[in-house]
Amino acid sequence: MIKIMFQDNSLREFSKGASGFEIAEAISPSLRKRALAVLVNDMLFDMNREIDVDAKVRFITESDPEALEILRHSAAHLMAEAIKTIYPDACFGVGPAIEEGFYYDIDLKETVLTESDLPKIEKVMQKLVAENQSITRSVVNKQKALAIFKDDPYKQELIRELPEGEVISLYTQSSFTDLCRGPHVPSTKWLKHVKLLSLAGAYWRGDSKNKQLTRVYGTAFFSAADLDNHLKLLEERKKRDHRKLGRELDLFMLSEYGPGFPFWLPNGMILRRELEDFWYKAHLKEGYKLIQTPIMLNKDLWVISGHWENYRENMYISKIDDQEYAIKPMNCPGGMLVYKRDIHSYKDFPLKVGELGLVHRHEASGALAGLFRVRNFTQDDAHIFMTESQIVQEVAELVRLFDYVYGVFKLDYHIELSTRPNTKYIGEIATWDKAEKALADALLKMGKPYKVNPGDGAFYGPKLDFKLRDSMNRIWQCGTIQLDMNLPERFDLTYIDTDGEKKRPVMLHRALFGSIERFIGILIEHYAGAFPTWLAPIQIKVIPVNLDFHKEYALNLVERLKKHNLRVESDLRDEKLGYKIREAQTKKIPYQLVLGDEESKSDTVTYRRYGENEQVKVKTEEFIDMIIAEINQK
RNA sequence: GCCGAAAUAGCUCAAUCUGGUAGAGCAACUGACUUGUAAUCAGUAGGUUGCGGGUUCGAUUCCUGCUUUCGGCACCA
Repeated sequence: MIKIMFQDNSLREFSKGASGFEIAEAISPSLRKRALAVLVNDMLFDMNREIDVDAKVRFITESDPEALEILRHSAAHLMAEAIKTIYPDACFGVGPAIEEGFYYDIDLKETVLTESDLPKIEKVMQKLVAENQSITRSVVNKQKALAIFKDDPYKQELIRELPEGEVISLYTQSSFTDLCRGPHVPSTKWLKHVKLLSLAGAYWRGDSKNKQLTRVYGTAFFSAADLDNHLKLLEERKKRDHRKLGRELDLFMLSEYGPGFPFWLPNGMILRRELEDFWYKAHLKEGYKLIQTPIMLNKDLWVISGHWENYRENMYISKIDDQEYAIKPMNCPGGMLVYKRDIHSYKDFPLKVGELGLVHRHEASGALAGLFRVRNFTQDDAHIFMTESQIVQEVAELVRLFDYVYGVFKLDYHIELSTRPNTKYIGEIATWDKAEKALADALLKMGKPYKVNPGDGAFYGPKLDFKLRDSMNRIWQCGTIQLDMNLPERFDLTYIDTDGEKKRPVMLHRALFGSIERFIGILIEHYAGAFPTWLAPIQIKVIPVNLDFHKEYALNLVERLKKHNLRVESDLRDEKLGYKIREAQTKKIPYQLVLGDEESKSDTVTYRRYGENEQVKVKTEEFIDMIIAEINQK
């Protein structure tokens, strides 16, 4: 017999080898039906897997956080079975559940899969669901596993890498068997609400040297309503796409004459200038000095910085008077030269030098994406020079500043600590270890949670990355704090310490927005184009009810508002009122003022905020005070 | 860069499969009409169908090379 303890700490005995099904049944038949897996001593078990030790158990039902992942993982297997049915030669890589669904990487040999094939696969999947096949786990040794997957080189590779003696579990439904850690739902009837979404190429094991497999993405839910809502959400997200809104709101454009080189239109420029202004003011307040370094510098500088060796393939290079020059892909080397212009004292530290620096990088053509990934962009850069003992304090200060700035935009972010790359890095490993620890300590000090991103550091140092999500729920790195113990060495930077000796400073390299371009892309999607008043390219639209009677009042009001530096436009076109109102709304202008007899007689305005239906009539002075207060508060 | 898809008027789309030189709505322009919160009516103009090559009597349509874009992968702020 085994003792089973439940969530409420009650104990019951079962015969050894009892399955989750049997235990659930003993509690209630409905639980047996609802449970898709069971947590046994913190390990997830399939419902039909035997339990042969005393255990604390918790049944997983669809409302549990683990449930969707199990469902989707099973859906990936179901899809694989369907694909194997249609394409018997298919070999399978990996097929995990992901945040919003699942995928499976498949080698289809000569077959080219296109999106039009997805319904066909879905159909087979639905048939398999209708058959309600049970999904069963079995355990084999390595030798047996290798024999079972003898025709699948990918599974062979995975099996060979498992340590000797490791339990290898297989999952079988009908004639289809897959190598898998599990757990899975008990049977295919659970997988009714599945949808295949897209396909893509993906390198085997994420390595571009390997063969590219076909990755099929899909998602699965417990109910038709949930699936439907998710599909609707995917559609809704597209409406926030910054590329679409950028066109509709006349913010920026791209041209095939310059892929990845964005053009800023008048409305976008206003947004940009407001952001930059906010940035400047915040940094001056924080004690930053501001500089601007050249776009293009001699190759010799890039040799010193290490970029020539480590980053050349991403740099635009040109010749000037028979000398090689490169357009800067990063601002730091120029910043180093500025530092070296003067002698520095420990008393100047931390020395914080900021630059909105335009950099160019030759990004891979396939990487380009709207404003999120471009070939020229303005980094809101800063270099902070200090002693080693100041690192933790300074990073903590930065984390506070980042938190404040993201807070202004109400942006959610998470932090990742990216550590030393496996191959391409400069400097000593011991130095890297020290730097990585300092960054972690600063986060600890600020009580900020983070996750470690091993091997993702820059070639010159570890970094803290601040990651934001776009409207499609994709994650983009924006802010970054990079500890650089290498460049000061290469440029032989020094400062005079308390003892009068020359010493090597430590340098922090940081960007808050990351790049103005990417950050604006994120903001466009975050606000769905309806910017807060302080950022809105046009803040107020003035619409006279009748051109013959109210045009003058409208024009006077516009002049009055302009005197307060408000961005206001009047709509004096020969169009109907409703037409103008509709346009003001589609352009997402924060305040729309309709002016008629009532207003012109009483020096008032009737405003309507974007997104609201309420019309408010107030004294003009009151309106001005209100909107200015709102802008100042951000 | 790699895998897959796409490119038609300023925008959103149709015609392309089955070859016979392109249509609609919105926007623009012209005229008429004008008083309170999401589209007044009528008319006009607008296209080397992304660029090049091929097949054909004839190509927006079929084939092919390139460019750009989109979804991913790899890379990355």
